[in-house]
Amino acid sequence: MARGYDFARIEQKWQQIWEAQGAFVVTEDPARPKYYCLEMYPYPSGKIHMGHVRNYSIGDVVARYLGMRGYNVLHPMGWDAFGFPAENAAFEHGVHPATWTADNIAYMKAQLRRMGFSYDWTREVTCCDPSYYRWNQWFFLQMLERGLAYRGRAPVNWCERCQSVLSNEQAEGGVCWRHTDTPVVQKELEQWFLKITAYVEELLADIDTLTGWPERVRVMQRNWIGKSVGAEVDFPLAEGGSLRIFTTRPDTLFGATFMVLAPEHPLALRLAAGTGQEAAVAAFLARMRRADRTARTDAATEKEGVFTGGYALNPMTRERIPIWVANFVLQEYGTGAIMAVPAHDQRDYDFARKYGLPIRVVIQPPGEPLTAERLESAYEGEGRLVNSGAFSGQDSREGKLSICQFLEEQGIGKRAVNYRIRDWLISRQRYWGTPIPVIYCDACGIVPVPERDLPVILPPDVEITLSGGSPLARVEAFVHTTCPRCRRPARRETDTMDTFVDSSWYFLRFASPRETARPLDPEKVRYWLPVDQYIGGIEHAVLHLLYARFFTKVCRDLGLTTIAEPFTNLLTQGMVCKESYRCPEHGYRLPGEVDKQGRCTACERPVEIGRTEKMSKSKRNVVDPDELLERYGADTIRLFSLFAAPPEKDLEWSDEGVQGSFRFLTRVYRLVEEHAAEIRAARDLAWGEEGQPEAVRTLRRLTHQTIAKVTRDIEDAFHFNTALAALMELQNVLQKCQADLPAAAPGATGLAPAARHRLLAFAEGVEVLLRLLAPFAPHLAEELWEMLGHRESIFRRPWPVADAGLARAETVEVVVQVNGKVRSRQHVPRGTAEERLRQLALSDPRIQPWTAGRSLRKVVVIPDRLVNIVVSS
RNA sequence: GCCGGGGUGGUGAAACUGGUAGACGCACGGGACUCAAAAUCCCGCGGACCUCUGGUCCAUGAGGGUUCGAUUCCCUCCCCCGGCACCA
Repeated sequence: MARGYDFARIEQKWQQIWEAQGAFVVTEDPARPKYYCLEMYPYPSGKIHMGHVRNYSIGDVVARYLGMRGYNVLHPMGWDAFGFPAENAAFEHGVHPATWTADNIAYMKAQLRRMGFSYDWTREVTCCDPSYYRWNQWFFLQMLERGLAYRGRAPVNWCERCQSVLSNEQAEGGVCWRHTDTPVVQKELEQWFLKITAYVEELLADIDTLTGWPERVRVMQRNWIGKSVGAEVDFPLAEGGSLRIFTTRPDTLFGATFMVLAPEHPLALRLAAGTGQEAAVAAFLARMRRADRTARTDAATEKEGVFTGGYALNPMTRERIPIWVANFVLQEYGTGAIMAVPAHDQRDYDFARKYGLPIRVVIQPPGEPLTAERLESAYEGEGRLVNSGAFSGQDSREGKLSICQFLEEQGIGKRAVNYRIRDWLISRQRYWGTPIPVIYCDACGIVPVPERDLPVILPPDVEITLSGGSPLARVEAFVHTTCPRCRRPARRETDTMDTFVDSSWYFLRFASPRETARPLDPEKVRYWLPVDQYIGGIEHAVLHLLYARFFTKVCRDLGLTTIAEPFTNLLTQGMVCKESYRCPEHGYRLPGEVDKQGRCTACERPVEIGRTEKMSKSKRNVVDPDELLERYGADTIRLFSLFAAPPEKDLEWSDEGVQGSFRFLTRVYRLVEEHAAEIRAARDLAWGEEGQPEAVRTLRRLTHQTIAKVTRDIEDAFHFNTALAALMELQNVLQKCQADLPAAAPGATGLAPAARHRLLAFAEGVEVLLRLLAPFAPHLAEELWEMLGHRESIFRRPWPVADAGLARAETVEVVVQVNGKVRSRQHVPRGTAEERLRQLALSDPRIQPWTAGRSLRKVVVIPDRLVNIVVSS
């Protein structure tokens, strides 16, 4: 194709030029403001998917736009290259995880290049490379030294499919995050933990400073940390000793009429001894042990329990209160025991009603007094303390404080805080990860690998079985080593680290990716960090983002950096969705397997069209970027993924919509190609002193309004969809204007002023269109820019600035309303005085019928906008 | 249950600090070009109604309220999506 929009040739050409020029390679430049634009790096699963395309297209517009605005833009890319799928591939296809990963990276990198993303590839980071993961080991050793990494025995979440431990985050909802059909089971193991709880208060408090983050992400992090403020109180046991509980409502202490233990609580069976309840309790505990844990702790599960036979004393009333054991109390939260206040806690209320336990009202809300008999549900709000001895009459908020103070004075309790978040369990019984740099010596115990011996290299020769624990444990040459302290034979740790360790600091590594003496160069990090704009999926709202915040704070405390938070602004882009087709006989069908009447091509039954959901292989509703690249080119795909929806919303994929984007780019191409000669010639012309015709002023107004609109849309909230709509409008108008251009390609002279002005305005409009389009469709913009005779890249040209004078409308349409309904419109000069507008409106013949015979009550005038005439009805 | 975000044409979506609801795109209908098709270009496109070069009424989940004027602000309710949830 000699003429026309040959996207394949154009895109390849400019990708090569950018590469050869090192167009996106950056270094620190104190003279320019910096901007760090980062998209979440991908797991090299094999091919990029539309989610990546959308994520990286958004990031690329941001990076290219800010580059044109004069910022020194860091826009790096890397690979989250450790992880389970590589082992799975090794098991299924016999290919080594390293080979599989490297092949995938090579393929996906080629895809990213073909999309034309403006990455500084000299900074590429690959997590499975020893030059990267050695620093994971280094960080681990630093944390070990400071007590932030520790070995503990703990009940762990275990996935039978993975044959590995999962973090709490990865076991959300009681199923494996990777195998959502596989229930997580509990096991007790010795594991390595990172002490994220040491930073919990700061992680919580600093959420308030993250004003550039979406509210929902901040809420999710707060919920995840789950801070509760209250008190720990020791209840004396009737038989001697005491039982400690945690409560957030110390103000209701006088209302505690019984206590409840978790089934795992060490006292549960002991209290029952010799009370006659022993057999009942033992049976109950056995049943709880057998029950599926996630089902047992589900809020929907019926509360049930059994009396232990033991009693405690309410420390305030000295009353004897029974101690029960029940399914709804969790051993791992608080102290594993609660005081039950049925009048003011719904769970306790339900339990008390079921087992006939006493209820005592101790908080009185304003209005009708509550009584235990009439209570139909727990009153959980604030109020005035009653039946509370010396504390009666206090407001419950005040009561909390004064009762805590009393408990502390008496030495029977203290203020306490509890968190839902647990320390981060990082041990994984897997091969393809960072070896934990620790040695076990019979004489010296746990010995850290000395820093000079890093990295502990992952041995290449290993048998991947996907079961039977850590693969490294079967690699004799790896396991057997000598103790760094006593030089006697010792064994290496054979677990590897959770891959979330890799992603917890990769954004710091990009500032100095080839640093060999340290994980990062503090000077370079000081220049580039924090990340100004981070872009990625909402699925990382808790896991990755919380760990990254934690690592950032640890780095600061290690003296490596000065920042408290890594990501100033966060954009969580929506999912890419598409409808699916399901045949009752053949399951999910590809679009090609459904005929025009909506029937399955295999059995002719009608298919059910599923609601649009996230693209997934199982739903068979994925769209392959490679195919689209082949058919339409990168610019079209980028454009559609930016135009179809604002970035934070889900995007519904539409093949017809993609064609629409392609049509637009084709029209832009033709518009420029057909008039390139005239536009080049216009460069030698000047506007001159003559007045410009109305049509010229109108076009220029739109051109400059479009600059303002596109700039505002990008700056305000990355509203690329409306920015592109404005560019389409400008294109539509320019296309109409081409008919009015001077006939033949003109020489620099000899054009009448009006013709000259039309040409100049057209040239101005086209060049602005290209420059505004450049961040979205970079290849096309570069090509057409060059066609217009420019020698330098369009990205070297600063972002256009709107001329406010030209953008301002000369006349405005003023709406005339009667009682709020539009009855007429008038075109008047901008800035027409209020009084004049009022007169024009009242004398408008079109409004006469609406006002005739009615009395004028009021006239509201909004200059340059509307006049509302209010008449009696 | 609590928290966050939503509900606008056939459809994806627009609407600045309350001021012309539906920009832009898709689909669809009609036309031009063509032997024909594709591509391209032009026109139309929320609904109902009327005395139809124009005009009226209705319409932003439902119902109230504030206002000269409400998609926008307030109250009540319904529905959808996401997160958290026997966390004491």
